[in-house]
Amino acid sequence: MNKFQNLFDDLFAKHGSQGWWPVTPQSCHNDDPKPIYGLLGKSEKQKLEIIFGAILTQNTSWKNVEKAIIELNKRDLIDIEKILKLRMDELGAVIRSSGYYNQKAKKLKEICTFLKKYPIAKLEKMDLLEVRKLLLAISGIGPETADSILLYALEKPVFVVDTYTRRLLLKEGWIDEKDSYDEIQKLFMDALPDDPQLFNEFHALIVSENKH
DNA sequence: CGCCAGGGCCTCA
DNA sequence: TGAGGCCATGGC
Repeated sequence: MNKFQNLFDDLFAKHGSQGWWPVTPQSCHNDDPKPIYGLLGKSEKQKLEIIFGAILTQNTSWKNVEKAIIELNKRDLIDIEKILKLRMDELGAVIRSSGYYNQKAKKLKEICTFLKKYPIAKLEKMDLLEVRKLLLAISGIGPETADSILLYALEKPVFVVDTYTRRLLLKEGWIDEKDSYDEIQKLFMDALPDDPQLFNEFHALIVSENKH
């Protein structure tokens, strides 16, 4: 039992199962009537909503992102073609609450263009590192956003490192300020089995821990 | 009122 | 490659 396993067990005992990524009830209407949380049985639309959410939550509180996602759902815009057809200023207005809306409107269009070429179903069958490289080549998608998409939408076994992860490991004294994203990610992935469900819960628990 | 959220890009050494 | 500026809303 290593210290990362112990950390997970402690957080799990404290906060319980988190069932991430949070998906809005609206996105469940189209393909599946029941609300679904956690790893299994997500619809295409829910996966797309997760991808949009991963971009919208960049340096932004989830509360503000949730409003934007609800607005997108109201207008039936969890849809690749509709996003691409929408004018930039219109899309910006819809996602306004998530902040940086001009940049994020552009990013949503970028990812939709990408998903036309590489549909989600196709990405799911591809190699993890291959997809990661493709995502990182998209302007507006950095390591955390790419890994969030890989883990929560595509269900690939990667560990997501965010500011909360850094803060917690810094507090534990396991990392240094200067340690890179990839170095921190490697610590987790070397210490833990390649289990998407475990990485999913672990990251969600770290966020929960930091909010309390 | 100021601070800062589940980042990432660009610029300039 | 690394530090600093920039993007922007809403909750507290």
